[in-house]
Amino acid sequence: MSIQIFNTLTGKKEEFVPIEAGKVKLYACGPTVYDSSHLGHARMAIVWDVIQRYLRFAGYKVTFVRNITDIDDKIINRAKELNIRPDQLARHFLYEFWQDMYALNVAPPDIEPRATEYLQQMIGMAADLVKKGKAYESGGDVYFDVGACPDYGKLGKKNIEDLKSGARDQVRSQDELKDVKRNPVDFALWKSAPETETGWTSPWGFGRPGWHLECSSMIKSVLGETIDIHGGGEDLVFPHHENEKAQSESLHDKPLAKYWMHNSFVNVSEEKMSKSLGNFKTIGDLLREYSADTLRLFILQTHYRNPIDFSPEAMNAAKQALMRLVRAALLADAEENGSGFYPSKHYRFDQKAAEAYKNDETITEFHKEFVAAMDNDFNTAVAVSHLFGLADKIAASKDTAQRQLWAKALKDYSGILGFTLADTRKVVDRNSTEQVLALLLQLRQDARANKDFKTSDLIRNELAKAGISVMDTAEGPTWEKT
RNA sequence: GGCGGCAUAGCCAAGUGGUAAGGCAAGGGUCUGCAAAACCUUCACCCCCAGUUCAAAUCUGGGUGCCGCCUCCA
Repeated sequence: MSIQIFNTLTGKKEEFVPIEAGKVKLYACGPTVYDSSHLGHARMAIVWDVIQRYLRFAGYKVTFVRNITDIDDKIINRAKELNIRPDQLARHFLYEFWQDMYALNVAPPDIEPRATEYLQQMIGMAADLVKKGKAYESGGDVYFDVGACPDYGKLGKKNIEDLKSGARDQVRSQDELKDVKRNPVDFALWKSAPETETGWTSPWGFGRPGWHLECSSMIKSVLGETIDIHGGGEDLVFPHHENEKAQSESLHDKPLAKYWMHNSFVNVSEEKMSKSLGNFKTIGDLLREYSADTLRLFILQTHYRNPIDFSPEAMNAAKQALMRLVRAALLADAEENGSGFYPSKHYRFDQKAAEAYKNDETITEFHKEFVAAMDNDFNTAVAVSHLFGLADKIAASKDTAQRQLWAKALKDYSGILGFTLADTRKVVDRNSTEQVLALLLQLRQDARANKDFKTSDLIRNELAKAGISVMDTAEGPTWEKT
């Protein structure tokens, strides 16, 4: 059985057949770095992380590209508000994004191009489109001529006539562009800008590229004219991906991507979580309350094409559930327990483990179910349910060697979904540490008051061994790390 | 207004024709100085109506409710 992928373009599940046997070119739209990332971005990142991990597990040589939009109006406007340069703002939030991804155990993409690195390619592409008669220059701007693209609207299932008349809210802003655009739905490949702003020189004067152009250019430069899978959040279907597709395909006369995949959103109180609604929690906020594995379980328990409603109750349910997996995996490998993150470690099994798994009936059965679930359009919800099934078997088994093997399998297969199953139960925060030490110092004071110096010295000496130095000061006892 | 999606136990959530995965919570039990944890166990006929079929949560039609996209957005 091969991998089935739901293709947004056709609206159906299709058998995945890569363009070149054994290889997958995968491109996912990454963030615009103008603000902190929230749970919705975490979902996008985790979903694509799992897809690329699974494709590697399935034996494909994957080239996973995720771009960074580090120049656009949002960045420029925000930078203006903060009175810093746009590139400073972008760098700040890019660093933060990387930190978030690392903390979430999201494996880095193979290639991570940034828009600002591909200006010449974008300009070149816009020029080529003009040359080919698919785009036109108008007052320093360059617009893509949607009328010259018969397929336009296919991906987003839009009808050009509807777009012209239906987009009521859009009409006002279109008024001012009436004289420059031939057709209201034409979109900018290049926008002129005052030379005092961030921009680049082009054949049409000083300005900036249109947003959609960057992905088209980077895909072409990094992966080629046609890729296997192109994805992103479902809000990107239209217009972003529609426009990318129109540009690239008009220029190359071949499909931009064979499969289009889109993940659904995270809602809060049944409303989309988004920066513009301001109802979001940042990834940093969430990671202070929940582990990366908990967040990942919360996300992967729902199929990627269905919306998730965020709630503290659901998060806590995931937290409790995760502990069952963590406990079951404890036997796997003592040295790994509690060692924190080890990002990207589980791309693939080592061959020795894979051989051992093949000889075990339970794991073979589990493997079949797990793979069947993942092959079915990356149904992580079902895959996860099989992890729980294996965890139950581990708990019920009396045979230690068997339990260890199963536990290792549990950890390895969980790794395909990006779980670390690190045991964080004994990771104590600073607040707890201080309370515990305060208690010990109190017990020591009580002992000293009773002239029980044996006990008081025991406490101080043992704490010293643990790297805590106790000092008696005029204000009472205190401690510091040695 | 146009387009698309969803509606499954107290909650979250799989399941696209053969008779309801999984998780949380809750009840019962084992263990236990107390408490907690752990482990075992119990718990649904799938929004409404009509139809197709030997057989439907799953297909068709209608209804109701909710959500998303059409403008920046993962």
